[in-house]
Amino acid sequence: MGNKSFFIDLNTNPLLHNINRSPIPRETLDEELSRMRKENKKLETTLTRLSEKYNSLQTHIIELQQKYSIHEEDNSKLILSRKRKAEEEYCVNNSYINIEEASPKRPREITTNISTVCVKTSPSDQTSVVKDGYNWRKYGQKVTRDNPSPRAYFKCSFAPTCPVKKKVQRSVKDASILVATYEGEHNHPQPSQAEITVPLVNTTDPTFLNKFMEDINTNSLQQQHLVEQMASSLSKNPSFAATVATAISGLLF
DNA sequence: CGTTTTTGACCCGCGC
DNA sequence: GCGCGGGTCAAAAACG
Repeated sequence: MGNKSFFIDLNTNPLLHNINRSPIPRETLDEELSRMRKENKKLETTLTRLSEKYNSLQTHIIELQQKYSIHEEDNSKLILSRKRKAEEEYCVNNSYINIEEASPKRPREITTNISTVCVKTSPSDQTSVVKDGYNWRKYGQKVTRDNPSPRAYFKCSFAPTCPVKKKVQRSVKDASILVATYEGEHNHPQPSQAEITVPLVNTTDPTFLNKFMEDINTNSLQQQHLVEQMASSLSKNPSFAATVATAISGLLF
């Protein structure tokens, strides 16, 4: 992004306020019309530029997502623990494999299809509930070393028939974001489609998730800065209040 | 009274 | 072998 500062010309005209006081000469009106057209063109250009920048950012995000997907295997090696890597070696063709032979003491199922979903919640909301249309039974909670927020462990309520598990923990970077990690695939239809929270991000790539969580604070700060600039620009404009007042009275009467 | 949640204990893999 | 940390179990408590 280049220069982020800009000024919004509200295209206000003091003449409009005198409209009932004296007749305005045609030349003045023509001149004003021409000026407004120019301003309109200028605004259109600004809008086009903004939308171009938005599209370019969106493309960039998609590129990053694809890039990380390609290198998923390498990245996983960096992120996942040795334990997880060992588990992965038993996982073939996205299926559940019982490794009873490999671990006779404690037979258990290893799941694949690990996906992570980030959900924005209200800061006052202290629950660890991610509405995803499925019913879950909480079977544990643990405070982990790298995050002060407790991690909640859930099993699908159809267990043991359905082997899906999920972990829900608040983000270290932003406590209002819930990070839900799903392991496995449901072998039954979704009980309820109602009240499903729209995720901020849904990825199978842990590296992309990390990057997303790092960027989210930076981006929100940039957006806040932009809004502040716009607000400041509007408030600095001397005829802004007058224009708003005129517009409101126009609507009322 | 059956189901769900809570929470301390336990298990297990890993690093030193 | 020991300690640490993440994951799971299961008894007790809470809830509807």
